Amino acid sequence: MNQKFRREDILEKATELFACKGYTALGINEILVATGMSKGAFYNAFKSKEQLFIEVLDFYATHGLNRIARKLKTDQRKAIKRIEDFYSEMIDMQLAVNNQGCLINSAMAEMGSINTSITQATCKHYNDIIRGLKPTVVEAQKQGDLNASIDSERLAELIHSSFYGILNRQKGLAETDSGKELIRILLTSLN
Amino acid sequence: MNQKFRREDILEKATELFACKGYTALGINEILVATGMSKGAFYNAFKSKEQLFIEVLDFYATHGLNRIARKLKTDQRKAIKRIEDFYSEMIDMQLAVNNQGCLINSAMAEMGSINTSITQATCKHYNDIIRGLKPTVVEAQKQGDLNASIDSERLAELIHSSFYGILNRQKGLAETDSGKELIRILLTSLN
DNA sequence: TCTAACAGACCGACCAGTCTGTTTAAAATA
DNA sequence: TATTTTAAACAGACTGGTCGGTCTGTTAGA
Repeated sequence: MNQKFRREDILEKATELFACKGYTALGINEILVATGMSKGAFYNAFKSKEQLFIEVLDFYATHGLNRIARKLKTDQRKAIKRIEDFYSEMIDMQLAVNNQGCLINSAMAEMGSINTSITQATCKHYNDIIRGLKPTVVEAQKQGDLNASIDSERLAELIHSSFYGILNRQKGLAETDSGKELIRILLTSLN
Repeated sequence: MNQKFRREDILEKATELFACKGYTALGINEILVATGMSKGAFYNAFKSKEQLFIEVLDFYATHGLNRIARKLKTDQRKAIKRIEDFYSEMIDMQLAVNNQGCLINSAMAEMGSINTSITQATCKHYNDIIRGLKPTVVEAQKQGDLNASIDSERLAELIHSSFYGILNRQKGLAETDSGKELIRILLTSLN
């Protein structure tokens, strides 16, 4: 029988919904309505809600990593400027729709002390993102714009987790400028 | 009729449970079992789950602010050292029980795009905490250990939201040392 | 003919919240 | 002071709805 639903489409819709409502608060039914699937179709394609979420995390992180690679790739701007622009854009993007924030950060916050499989998956993606960031951090260190005496990976970890903290803080505010300024202060201080 | 349950005790238990499981995943029933209350007693004391949670946030933030005042109050240590020690202790404390993390951060992450009343309450407490931090930041600026050219409140905001980000990151890890190191790097860079 | 893709009725468990009582201490009344 | 009234504090059965997941089919392509 021909497939009526593309897995990618389902994952995309589910990603949106999970990012907006979180894991627990989002019901399977809502996904079914949003995608037009039936229960039968859904559970034929996915083992469980948990397995879907883990796949969603993977989908989300893969796209995020692609975005990082694209936005941070070498061009005429200095490395530090590319990093700053990247995070500035991210703040706008992530809060644009419903103050959602980043799924990786939300998943860790919500599931970190409940579900070990989800926590492990989230952590793996977190590490991948940090590693994705690292080359540009190294470049900025070489250019003298980030402190070269700090281990590059630690620095990338610090920058990215601080960004998540700042992003989450912004959810309660109506604007995004203060978050961007905090990022700017952070990056200029880290030299 | 005499009260059988003290409101403070209920709030304390509920705080623990919410911190561990989050808002959505924690059922009223679990609170009833943990406290020994009946449904009748609970709904006589609290209007709803939402109202309880808002009260729990208040309870949690009040205790947190007291802790900040206590731990950061002037002593023989320099201000920057008090700040560092404070966050170092916080990382141990918050992750000691079940990798819970901080309720303010978790509440913002989980509810930030779902429930406006909860988001508003959380945001208010977030601001209070930043203001609680500010005097010590000012002191550290005067002592030349934090960059005096940055607005004190912004600096406090940056430090604290970065801390939340780092704390959340730690949930996926088995140890707490790397988090403490990130805090140390952050604080020494911010001079 | 076989089986993956689908449809949707159905399941028990649980959810937040209500409702009907009962207990009991304090306020009102005699 | 003795008695009655009132209402807050409680107990727990109950409600309607939702949850994740299963089951029994049907359809259609290999």
